[in-house]
Parts: sequence; C-alpha cells; structure tokens
Amino acid sequence: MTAYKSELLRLLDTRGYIHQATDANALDALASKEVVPGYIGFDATAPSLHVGSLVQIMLLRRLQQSGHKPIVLMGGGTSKIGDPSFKDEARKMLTTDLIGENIASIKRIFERFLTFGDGPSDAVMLDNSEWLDALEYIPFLRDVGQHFSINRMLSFDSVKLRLDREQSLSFLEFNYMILQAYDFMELSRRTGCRLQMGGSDQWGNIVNGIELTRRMDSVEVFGVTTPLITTADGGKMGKTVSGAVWLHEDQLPSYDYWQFWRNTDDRDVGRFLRLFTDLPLDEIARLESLQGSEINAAKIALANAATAMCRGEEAALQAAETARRTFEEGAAGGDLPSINVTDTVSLIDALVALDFVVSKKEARRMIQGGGARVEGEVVSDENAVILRQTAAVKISAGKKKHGIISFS
RNA sequence: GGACAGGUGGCCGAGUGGUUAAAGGCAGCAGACUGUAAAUCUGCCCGGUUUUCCGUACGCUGGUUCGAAUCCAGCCCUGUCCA
Repeated sequence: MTAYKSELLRLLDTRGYIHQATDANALDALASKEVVPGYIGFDATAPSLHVGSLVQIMLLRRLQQSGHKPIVLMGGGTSKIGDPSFKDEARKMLTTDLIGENIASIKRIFERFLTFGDGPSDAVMLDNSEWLDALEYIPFLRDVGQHFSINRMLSFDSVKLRLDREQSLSFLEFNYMILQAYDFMELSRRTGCRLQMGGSDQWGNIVNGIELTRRMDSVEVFGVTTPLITTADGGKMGKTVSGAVWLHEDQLPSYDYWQFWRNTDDRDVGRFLRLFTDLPLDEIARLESLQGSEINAAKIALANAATAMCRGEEAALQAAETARRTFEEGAAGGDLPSINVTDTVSLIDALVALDFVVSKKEARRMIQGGGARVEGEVVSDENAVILRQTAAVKISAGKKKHGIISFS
C-alpha cells in the first residue's frame, strides 16, 4: 500500500476498513483538498440494525472524524424490492408505513455515532423513496436503462449465485442493482456526493453507480468497500446467546451487548479494537500484544469502548461492573436479567422466564446435563423449585448466562 | 400451454410402505479442559408431560392401506427445455 496523503484514506487504511477501492489515489487527492460527501445505503427492512452493519456505521463515523460529510441513505424505496445480492430467497416486501417507522427508529442509532446537522461535515439522512417513488417507467428506461447491459448484469456474482443455484430471481429484484446505481447518481446530483461505501458484497452495485454517473453526468465518483467481517473461526459476526446483536437497547440489553464484545475470539481483538473503537492505535497495539489470559484485559477494553459508543458511558460502566461482580466474585450483579415472581417457582419455569432456554423441554435437558445452577450450586433435579424468600436468588444456565429471581 | 426434474427438521442432505421424531453433516446448547477465548473430547439438539405417555412434523388437499415422508389423484411453488 502506498502512503496516503489524506487524513481520510490514512485513517481507513490503518484501521482496516478498506477491502477494495476504485482509484484510491484520485480519491486520496480529492479528500486532501476538499470535503467529500460520502454515503452508505442501509436497509429499512427492520426497525433496528445489528452489529452486522456496525462496520458500515463506523465507516461513516471515520468519514466524519476526518472532516468529511457522511450521508446515511435509507433504502425506503429499495426496501420495497429487496436486495437479491447473495440472498438465497426473495425477501418479503414491506408496507410503506412499516418502512417509515423503521427509518425513524434507525435514525436514533445513527445519532449515537454521527453528528447530524447543517454544517459542512454534519451528517444527513436521506431516504431514496424521495426520488425512486416518483420515477416514471418509460423516461427511466430511456434515460437510465440504456446504460445497462443485460449481458453484463448477468455476469455479476450477485446474480450468478442465484442463477447457479437454480433459484428464481424476479425481474423486480433484478432491477435492484439498477436502482442502487441510480441512487448514487441522484445523490451526486443532489448533494455533490462523491463516494459510496459499503460491504464487499456491494462492490458490483457500487461500480454500476460509478459508471452510470460517469456516463450520464461525466462526473467521477468513487467507491470503497469494507472487508467482510467474520469472526476468526469463520462464522458471521453477530450472534449471542440469545440471537442477533442489536444496536438498539430495547432489543438487546446493554449488559448483553457488553458481553458480546467481551466474548470476542482472541484472534479478533486487535482487528475489532481498530474497527469498532476510537482508541488510539498505539494503545490498541499494546492491548493486542498481551499474551495468554492477559488478553482478557484487551477484551474488557474493547467491550467498554464499544458499549460506551453505542449505549453511552453510563451503560458501559454498569455492564462492566455487573460482569466483574458476576464473573470475578460469583455474586449477583445489578444489571443481570431479572424476573419478578410472587410465589415459589419451578426451576424449569424460571429458566424459561429468563429466556435462557426457549422451551421447558430444553430447560429439562439443561438441568439433566448439569448446566443449571441456583446460587452457584449445580441442581440436577429437574423438578426442583425455588422457594419464596426475601432475598433475590441467582440462577445460572451454563457459565455465561446469569439471572436473578426476586420475590414480591 | 407441453416435456422433464424437484419441494424433507434452523441450514445442507439421506430416506421410495412398517422397528422413521426421520441417517449423516453444519450451526446451536450443555459438560470436561481453560482465560467469560480457541482447539479437542462427551452429551443434547420438535413440543408437552406425573419420562418409554400424548401432540405435531417430510409443499397443500383428499384417497388407497391394519399402517404413508414413502403409493394414487388434484392443486400450489421452483428450476431446465420446448411453445
């Protein structure tokens, strides 16, 4: 890699965000002399985002940190179609109302990571239904459609995958890449946007947008993709004991969010610190070099920083303190999941109520397998009950899931 | 519209009349070992239950049969080729 001149490219490069880039040197030159508005598109198919989108969010944050303007593009229009890229099946289509709600909810997440406003490098959020909804078919085909070659579109990996797997790809979905390319051009016209970023699976779509913009407007725009963030053992990032790792606190308690980062694989710690925290690089280098069980200190630093950014300083401190008390002292920390019952409950019901297991059957198996503990003591009687008492009782399922039952 | 192939548990994928809640793999969960890591080994892995008892399940709806994921009919969906 050549040394970049611009703050932006240096930052992205050293922190490991760049997988592919179109004409990096020209982008570097541009970024070192003017404010570059750059965008990333996000789905509006769910009311929240999970850590799978965090690299993208951080990428916009880095853009802003280096003095440029992040544009969050919500796919309100394209969500009505669904991106077929690398998906096995067509997505369900959503109603307009639902999409609107999702966008409002997602905005709250971005406010944690970006500064919105009217200044030159303040973030803005746009919705592509603004222009997509108004498109007229014939003019669109004539002006935009003529620039796309079916032969070429068929050669894209995203499409080939579906065809090779003998899965249907509807015309509707096939149009997705055209609309996404159109988005880039539209943003370039409306906001002077010069850069689109995205995950590596978006490369094809991004390149299409660059070409379309050049052909129609003779404007040079750029693309950068991030590497696919997988965990060291090859899995997709973003699963916890209880499902997806949501960024919204009403969908995932901050304690669980903290735990997610705390449980990072050794081999991922340095990479994640660079990508997902603002810690200085020399500090990261130090943490990363810790050996053996000392690496746990780095994981705690990662969890603290990542949680603080997404959930606030306070939530991070609380989660860290709960974890310390729970794991180091074996006590019951205050932030643990808890349920309140009025009378004696069976251990099985308690495990189910705490969401540690999804069914009573599973609770039984957990107990039989010796994975259930009450106040730290293994309970192997599956009919065990927890008597009503004044003090709260700590219930554990496995080594990591702990919860509290209190009586009222 | 026609011909052919296919639709099985979270995913992949066996199974062509009974002992099949359905091989095997992946993912997941628990135990051992550890460092709330990885790797490895062991167990579990549809639901309910007073535990070999009930319910539900192999695209959908009916039928044949003592008995069907397995046979028959119709329908729906997917793919390939032809029109």
